[in-house]
Amino acid sequence: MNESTVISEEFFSFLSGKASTAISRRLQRNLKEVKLNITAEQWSILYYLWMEEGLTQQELANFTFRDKPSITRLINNLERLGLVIRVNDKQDRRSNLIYLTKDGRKLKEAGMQQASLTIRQALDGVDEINLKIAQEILEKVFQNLK
Amino acid sequence: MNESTVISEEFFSFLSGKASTAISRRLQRNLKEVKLNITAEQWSILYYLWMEEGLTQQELANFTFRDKPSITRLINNLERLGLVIRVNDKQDRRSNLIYLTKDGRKLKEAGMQQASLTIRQALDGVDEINLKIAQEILEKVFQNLK
DNA sequence: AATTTTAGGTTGTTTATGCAATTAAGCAAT
DNA sequence: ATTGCTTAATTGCATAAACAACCTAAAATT
Repeated sequence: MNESTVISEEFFSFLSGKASTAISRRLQRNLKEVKLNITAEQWSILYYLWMEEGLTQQELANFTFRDKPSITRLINNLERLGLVIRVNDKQDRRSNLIYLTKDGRKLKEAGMQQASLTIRQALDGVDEINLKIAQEILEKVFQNLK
Repeated sequence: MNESTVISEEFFSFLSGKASTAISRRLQRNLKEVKLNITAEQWSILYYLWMEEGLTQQELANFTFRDKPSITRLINNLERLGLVIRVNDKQDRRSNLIYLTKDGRKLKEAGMQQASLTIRQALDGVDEINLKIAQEILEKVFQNLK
């Protein structure tokens, strides 16, 4: 990119995260449609726990690109909903290991189904090659700024 | 995209808006560096007002992809900061026309400078053609979901 | 062993978001 | 003119974000 970068309309939507907020709104709507009353953010935590339980809050923070306070509060809410529990790590007493409850595990199937529905809706008519390019650009941008 | 879409790690970062949140965090930081104490979201409102004053809140909502309540509150905060004022539209008394104050106008140069700095940092080493592709994909996703 | 540094979490504060419901003004069409 | 529909903005409520300051436990230094 050259020196005199101008802020174009297109770039603005890039900056504003227009697409990703549209995706998470749609995810939220799709979850609601099957009576899953969790937020898209809560979904993103559960997603990692559905793949592997016993993650620490720090690990969840790294996976989801959030800071620690955000995770603390997301876990608070999920715990209040009875979907996860904190278990104090015997090895490292600073850490909490996060486990799903029975109820939390029950949401997996519907939760994943609605997520992949969302993806299909989002990517309808999108060329795979170009999608790959887009993902690489986004990753590059992230690496540039992190 | 085929039927059995799987949620990959890469897609997750796409969904999470990893890149765009990184951009707005960096913008915020860059603004702070030159003592501009406004948020990235406030910047995005000012950006449109720097280009054209007298926009309605609804127009700002459309430009920035936010809902009306969000704009109401952003304008509240900007008004409290003394950067904009609401002027009731004589033609259509339902509307507020948003104008910059002297102070609001003064921020334009530094605000735009820091934004284009942010863009340069974000897009360092990014190929223009691929960037174009990425923007088109994001636009397509947005259109699919809106 | 004592001290410093680092790492995992929490709390406080401010700001922002989404959704639903409400108010008030404009528009349409009888 | 009255009724009904639409549009602009606001308010209430719940959730989430960033950043700074803090606490405690672990790890590293001396």
